[in-house]
Amino acid sequence: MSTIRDVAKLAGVSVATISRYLNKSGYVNVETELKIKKAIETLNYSPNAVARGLAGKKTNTIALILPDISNPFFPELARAVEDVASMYGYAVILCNSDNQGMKEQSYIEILKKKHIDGIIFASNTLSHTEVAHLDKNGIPLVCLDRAPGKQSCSVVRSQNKNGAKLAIKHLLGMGCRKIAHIYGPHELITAKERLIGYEESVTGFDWYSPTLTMEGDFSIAGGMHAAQVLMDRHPDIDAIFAGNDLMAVGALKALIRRGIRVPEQVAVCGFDGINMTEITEPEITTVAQPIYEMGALVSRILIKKIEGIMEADQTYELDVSLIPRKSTQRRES
Amino acid sequence: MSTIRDVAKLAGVSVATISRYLNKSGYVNVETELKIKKAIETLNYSPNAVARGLAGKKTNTIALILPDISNPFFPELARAVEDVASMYGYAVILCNSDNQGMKEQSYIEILKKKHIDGIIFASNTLSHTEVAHLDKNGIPLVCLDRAPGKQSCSVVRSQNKNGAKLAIKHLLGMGCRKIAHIYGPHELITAKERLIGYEESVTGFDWYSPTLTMEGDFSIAGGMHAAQVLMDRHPDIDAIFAGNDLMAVGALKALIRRGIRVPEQVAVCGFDGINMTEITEPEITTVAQPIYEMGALVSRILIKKIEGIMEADQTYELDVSLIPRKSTQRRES
DNA sequence: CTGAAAGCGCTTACAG
DNA sequence: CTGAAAGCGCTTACAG
Repeated sequence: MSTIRDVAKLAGVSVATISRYLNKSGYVNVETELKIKKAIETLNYSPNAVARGLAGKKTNTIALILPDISNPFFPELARAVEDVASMYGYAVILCNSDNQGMKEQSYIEILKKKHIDGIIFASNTLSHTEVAHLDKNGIPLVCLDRAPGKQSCSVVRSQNKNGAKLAIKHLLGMGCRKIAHIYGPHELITAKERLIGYEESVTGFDWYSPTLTMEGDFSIAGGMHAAQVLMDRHPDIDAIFAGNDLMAVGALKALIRRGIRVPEQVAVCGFDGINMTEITEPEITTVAQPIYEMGALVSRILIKKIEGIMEADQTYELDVSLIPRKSTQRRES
Repeated sequence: MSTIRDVAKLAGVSVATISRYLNKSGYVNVETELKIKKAIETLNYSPNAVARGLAGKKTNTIALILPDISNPFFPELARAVEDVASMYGYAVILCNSDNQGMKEQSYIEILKKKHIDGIIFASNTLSHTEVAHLDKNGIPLVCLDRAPGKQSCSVVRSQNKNGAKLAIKHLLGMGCRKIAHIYGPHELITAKERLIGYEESVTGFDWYSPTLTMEGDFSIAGGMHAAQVLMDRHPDIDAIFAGNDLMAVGALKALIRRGIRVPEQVAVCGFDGINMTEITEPEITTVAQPIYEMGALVSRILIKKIEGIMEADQTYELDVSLIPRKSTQRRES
């Protein structure tokens, strides 16, 4: 492996000039440039990014901390993050936190040692002290789905409450008159907002009762169980709005197993827009978040922040959209 | 941020001693050790991994190059890779190649510059010249699903041919008497091996005809289309063995849409063991590869290679196992 | 058991 | 437009 020194020698200039040429910082004479180019080529020189990182305090690496890449919501997000990162010349380190504070802490420690340029945080348990800590260390941070709070970091999220309202409106439009809701864990702000959207849409109807809601844990099994309980409780439910797609899949499964026809007897609607909703039969209507766009945006924001092209921290709330599919299609309309 | 120099000063020893203490290389007096510990604590010192990387030629970072993290096969694999990597103190950089040679090349160039310690390659188009190139550069490499060839790298794969035979045996056991096969792209060795396993199992039966096979492209849409063609061609098919789970899902979808009952009229069996096979209704029988184990193993092998605890390169062929589910359950048995 | 010194391969003021 | 030199924060022989 040749070094910048070798190139300098061969080209007959100083290493400083090579460095300037490489980084396009400062002027380089056209002729020298040619000599440098040739030298680089003949030596097959490629700059050492580690040395560069040490000297220049920039590693061109960012980290993506998420709960679990196996959760179907995250692969698409990760893909988007990596796509734009790589477009801008950044590598991305993947970290699975399992939403455990300990793991997050430990990743953050390691990432700090590695002097990565920034962090994208899609986990749920980032504490304010951690944010402050990163901030103190000058590590740019962008969060996904965090409360807007007054944390010193930009946040990308989507319209959870409105999304839930969209879902209910759609179900009502399909003729549903007793709509249950399976909500996610209370710790998750997204789950809570969706629940609120549901409640605000349905209180007022005489059929509404709080017993039409039931907690799931954002998993398929949780959705199945909740659907069973709900159907036992209110056999005349004609729609289930699940707080995320995994639970919607679970609910659908539970209904089919009971021999309940979807959507004729009970309509099912999810939230998130993961691909899984297209593989069931019937396919599941869902309130889709623009997952890829969210990942691309968060990545872009982080890089801007890193490169200092950043305005103040901001919260970006993206639109969601209802994707009508078979699982709620009860009339021609 | 304090440096090793600060620690040395405060502890009243040389930086070399601090370094020895940090790396547990060479002896350090117990009393000095105590002083060092205290100094580190009061300064809240944390070694700079970049400097360490430059001086020590080890970055404690590996890369995982795969086609697309959005493909449901890979998240679980990536999770496993990251789990064991982090257990051993390595960070993992995620790279999506889309199976494009260009992208792979470009990732490899970047990774070389970054002086990562090793690469896990789960993409399909790694050329021999590339392998040789990495080898020349002394970058350890472990591959997934590559032909055993005489490449200078270890390979982790699973029993594709036998897996296919398992599937056919299972279907025959379930009373199926006209089993079709949807195979994956010919470039993929895994797809070819599964096809061969099918062919070896069925030639000999009087019902067999080459027209019972059809290409899909390892996607859901490919599976749907192939299933439609096959059913048109041979309306009396009573089982479809798909070369991967995505195509099995597609086949199931196509059958359900035609009003064909699964498994009563046509049984469906997939290959891979991705979670998706459990979310359909009926759930899909599949020949499961031990995906998590494969990821964990490949990661462990790479790390051993990096740390020089490695025997010669080797090919590890893992067992697959048939997971019988509703989609093939045609008799009590 | 410990220290002085060179070196890893770059970048970045500072002069010129 | 270019070079000499210091510095980034470590590790690693080499002496002692």
